[in-house]
Amino acid sequence: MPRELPSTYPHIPKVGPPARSRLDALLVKQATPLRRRSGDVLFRAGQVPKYLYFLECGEVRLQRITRTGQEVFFQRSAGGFIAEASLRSAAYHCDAVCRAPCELLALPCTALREAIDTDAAIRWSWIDLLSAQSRGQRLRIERLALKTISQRLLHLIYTEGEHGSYTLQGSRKDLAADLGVTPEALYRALTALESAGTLSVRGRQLVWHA
Amino acid sequence: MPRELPSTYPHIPKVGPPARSRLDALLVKQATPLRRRSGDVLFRAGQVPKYLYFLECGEVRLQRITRTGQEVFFQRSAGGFIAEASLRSAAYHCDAVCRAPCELLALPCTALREAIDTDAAIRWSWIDLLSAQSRGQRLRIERLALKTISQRLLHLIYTEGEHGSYTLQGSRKDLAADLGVTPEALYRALTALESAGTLSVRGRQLVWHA
DNA sequence: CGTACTTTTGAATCGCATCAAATCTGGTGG
DNA sequence: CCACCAGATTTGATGCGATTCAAAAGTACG
Repeated sequence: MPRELPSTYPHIPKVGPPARSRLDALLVKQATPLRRRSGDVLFRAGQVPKYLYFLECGEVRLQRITRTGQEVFFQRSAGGFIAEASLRSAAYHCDAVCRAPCELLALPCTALREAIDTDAAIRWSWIDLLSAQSRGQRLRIERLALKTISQRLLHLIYTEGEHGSYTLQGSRKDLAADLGVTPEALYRALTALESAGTLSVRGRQLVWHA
Repeated sequence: MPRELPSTYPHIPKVGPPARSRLDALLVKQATPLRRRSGDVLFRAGQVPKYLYFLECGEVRLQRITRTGQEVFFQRSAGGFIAEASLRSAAYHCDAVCRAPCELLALPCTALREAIDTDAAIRWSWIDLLSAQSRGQRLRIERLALKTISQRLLHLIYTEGEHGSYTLQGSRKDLAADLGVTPEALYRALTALESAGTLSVRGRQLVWHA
């Protein structure tokens, strides 16, 4: 049982995804639709970014290869822009691989760069997007710094869930990778929390009994 | 001993801090210099951001308070902008506390917002800044997902260091918090790596013998 | 109806947290 | 200059939680 509950600021409103109507319009006008199968590679580390990808449905994983050749899970995307930080980079910093059949939009980097310079709404959409991503990453860092799986789980439900309820996006194995633990440990932590009455698992819903 | 060395992409050039000459000029013109003593609070979570702070020297910590009232280390800044992601937020998401005598510049959010709309160079400086921060946070996430302290240390040296050599910014206790481990465990890992010949510690330099 | 993958459980082991105490360090005031 | 203090560093002992390896049971999908 965690002795220290996840950190929280109840008085801070949750930040939703930034409005992006103009950005959406740009996507419709300038981007080309793509379909990719599971296993296809969107881009590899080291390549020069030519397109920004927007994931409409499916799943894409950002990953890197360790020195010993092992794939290391990096981040999972189930929708939205991928590798936003690469708009002006000289090279991608990770591989992007589809893990499910995907529908994507490929927007030329040049198109977005121009739009950012000429369209104030798109400009601020982009800045808000980057800011939101940064805040999300910070929460993830905070979560990974917690010592026990239980703490990380409750932190996840509290920061990413709605009304104390978090809906799993992928498999539990994926969740384990997200939390930086092994699947076995996660399963055990879930049953332990459930039998302690702290949590209940209903299909893909994790509900926290505060 | 770590069996799996930190992930690396030798062919990807390291990304330096973005050029920000116009942004610097804006700071000089529109920002007011501040001095703060150790322990002073720059802002608290929940407050509406009015100023962006640029840390010239000293040390500022971003932290949150857990439910049980404990302070939890969040991020440490030894220079540069603080809470970049709050430019258009409705509220700060953490506290900022000085941990050393600080010299800062306070730039009104409105000034930067206007500059981003009218000055293309500043606009792109800001986007590059956010992107660089996002990349840095991603590396930190990758690091915290490693299982052992040794792996995290070598990952740190590899990704943040120069030529296999990393210079400590603060105390080792701070480094331990950065790596998400206890100081005791870090000390032991350092001596273990050193006696194994993997690492050598010279003052505030950590040198990795590959 | 396989086949591949996820989920689940078990047992052994390892690494880190924890608590405690001693030593070292830089900076302070006498 | 020295005594002193707060904080950082270091070492020790113990226990817990997660990893690891193994294997069985469940599940989705062609």
